[in-house]
Amino acid sequence: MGIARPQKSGKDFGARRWQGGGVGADIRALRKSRAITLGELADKLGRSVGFVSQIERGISHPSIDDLRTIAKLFGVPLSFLFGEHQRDPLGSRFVVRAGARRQLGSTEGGLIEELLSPDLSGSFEIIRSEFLPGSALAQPVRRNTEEAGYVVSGKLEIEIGGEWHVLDKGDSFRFFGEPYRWRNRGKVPAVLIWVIAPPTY
Amino acid sequence: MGIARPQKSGKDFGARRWQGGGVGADIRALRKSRAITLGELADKLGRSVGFVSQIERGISHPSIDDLRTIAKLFGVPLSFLFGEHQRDPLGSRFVVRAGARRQLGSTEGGLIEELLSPDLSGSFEIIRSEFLPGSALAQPVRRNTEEAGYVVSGKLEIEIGGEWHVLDKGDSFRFFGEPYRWRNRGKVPAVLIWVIAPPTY
DNA sequence: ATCGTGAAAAAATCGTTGAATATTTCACCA
DNA sequence: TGGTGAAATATTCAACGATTTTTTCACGAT
Repeated sequence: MGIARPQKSGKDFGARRWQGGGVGADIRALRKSRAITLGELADKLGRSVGFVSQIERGISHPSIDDLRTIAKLFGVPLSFLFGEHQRDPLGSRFVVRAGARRQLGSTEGGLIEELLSPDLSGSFEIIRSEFLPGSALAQPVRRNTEEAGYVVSGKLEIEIGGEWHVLDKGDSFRFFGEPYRWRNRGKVPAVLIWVIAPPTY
Repeated sequence: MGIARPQKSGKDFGARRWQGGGVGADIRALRKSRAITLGELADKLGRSVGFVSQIERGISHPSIDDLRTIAKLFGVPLSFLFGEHQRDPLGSRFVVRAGARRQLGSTEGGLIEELLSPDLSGSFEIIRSEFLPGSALAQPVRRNTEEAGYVVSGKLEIEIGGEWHVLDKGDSFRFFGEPYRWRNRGKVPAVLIWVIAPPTY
């Protein structure tokens, strides 16, 4: 065996490197993260499987309407599918500048989520979450994932597996598939770095 | 299929929950991360396989000398294998307080690494790295891992796959198995949250 | 032309099965 | 008690066929 445990099939690494900055790769990542097939996606889009395959590989190009449907389907802002990508002409495929992050969910609920990696590929998801003052996640949610977080600034209360904790700057956590919820009762936003594996988006 | 993609065998989740706060689990995690077997570890220790198995499960207890050997073998400070664990009597198994992190590597080289998760288990490693002013990693290193980082404070220069970048507060990066190195030419320490999958420790 | 389809070809995934390895259990020794 | 060694158990891994998924591409419609 080589170094450390292999990722999956071993050739995953190279396979990640995509052509240019197509939306295709993003769509594929989103689709994979929900574990749905080309066929299913094609159905929802009312398009053929072959065509969707081509879209994901950047050979064919989806209509704006298709993009809209896709964005809605996966719950990401339409802007996410758009150029945010390589907009920085000097941009490297490795780094994401503080001002150039792609937003993930919707802003409502007082939670702002931004992607810290250049794209959606990879075995985990690293996100910058900003919890606005007064915001809260009312009902606990449970995902079948491993999640970890680090408080960059502010203060956040979080309930994990039934235990409430008040996290201050510098505190961190990690849990496996426990139900959790949070609230920010402070006066300032709480900023967390949140890591989720495998990715959910 | 349940929610999202399963981790690996599916029962990984529960299997993580260990008894008390034994060093055993840590030793096992360290050993697994290097992909060596009980037999190999037993050899280095001059102990039997059965015994080492028992140590890892908290049934038998290693001597101080054994611990020393193990720590050296895995390149972690001896303190790591000691109590740092559940020292906080109120401590949850989910959260790690800013002041109660376990140190990882050695401090030399101007790099301070601290574990942000409660233990070494899981499919990724989340670390707080502090790069002291003037410190640098002279030679690029390459690991067969997926790595991502976020600059919490300070400024860090990092070379990834041959490209140098100056990262400021809020900048982030992600790469797959590229060779990298770094240097902090600033006057203040650079603090990064660094995520590595799979874990290397 | 360009956009998109449909179906054949290719590839990746999944469920077994069996051999080889790794780990746990436990009776017993120092 | 601390530890061994070997039998019992569990896990890993490769090989294989059967599906399922994805890609390719010739062709029809606009």
